[in-house]
Amino acid sequence: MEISYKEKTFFTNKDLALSVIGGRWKIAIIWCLLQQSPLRLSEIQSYLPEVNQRMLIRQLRELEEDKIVTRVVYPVVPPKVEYQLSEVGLLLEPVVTSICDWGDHFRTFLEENSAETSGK
Amino acid sequence: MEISYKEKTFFTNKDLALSVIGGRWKIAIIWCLLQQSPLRLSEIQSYLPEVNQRMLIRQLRELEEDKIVTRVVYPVVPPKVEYQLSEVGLLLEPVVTSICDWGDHFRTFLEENSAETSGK
DNA sequence: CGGCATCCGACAAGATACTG
DNA sequence: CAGTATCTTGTCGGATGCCG
Repeated sequence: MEISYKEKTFFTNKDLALSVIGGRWKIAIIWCLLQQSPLRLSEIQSYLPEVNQRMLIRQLRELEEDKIVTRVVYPVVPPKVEYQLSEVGLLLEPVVTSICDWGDHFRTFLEENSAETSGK
Repeated sequence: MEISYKEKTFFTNKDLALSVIGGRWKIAIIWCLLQQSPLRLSEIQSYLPEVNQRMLIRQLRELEEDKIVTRVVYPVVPPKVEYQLSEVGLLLEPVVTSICDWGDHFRTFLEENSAETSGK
């Protein structure tokens, strides 16, 4: 069994943060919910077609347990469930933004590199 | 065989970024190299005792391939190898910082929550 | 529609022993 | 010290079927 952060008081901030958002698809999910909110499961799926449903649900559950994401179930037929970021979850916006910004830098870096290589 | 980002031109910035720094221990490694640079393998290990050596080496290799980290080998006995962040790698500082900052927020959030729970 | 359960193959990760 | 080889364990992902 895994030891949750609740038992680990000696975590550094980065360890604590990574234990929560370090999951394979979590940043991507949070990114979606920053783009648009609330979102239904099927909508998240269309944002992230590369993630299979089982994984998506798992990661959503974990985010929900950690109170990053809130899940609202409407008792209707057919079922309707909406996901959105909690208050702490919304505070992740700078994280996602900085990652996207860096992605931009990195893309530029790659292009410069390939230009050098092809221009020899 | 895995398709590298080099063949994928349709990536969004976030996908590109995550494909590079999304590895399980990569943020942690980059964090180390931001604390102190250069670092030897054994030093990184002491920073990150929870990561086993094989994984550490793998992730370092991947970061090296993506030109995030540079690896310098000194031809001496006993062997000496130093790792440090490249220029693009150093640009990841805001990412790591924002993650740590959020970790701080989240810790506060947890403490407030447990205070509520225990104080009922 | 949202979600869980199951089976199954592929591969990532962990522990440990070993080499130059 | 840095890194490899090997074996075991665990996680991921697809497919499929079932339920409210």
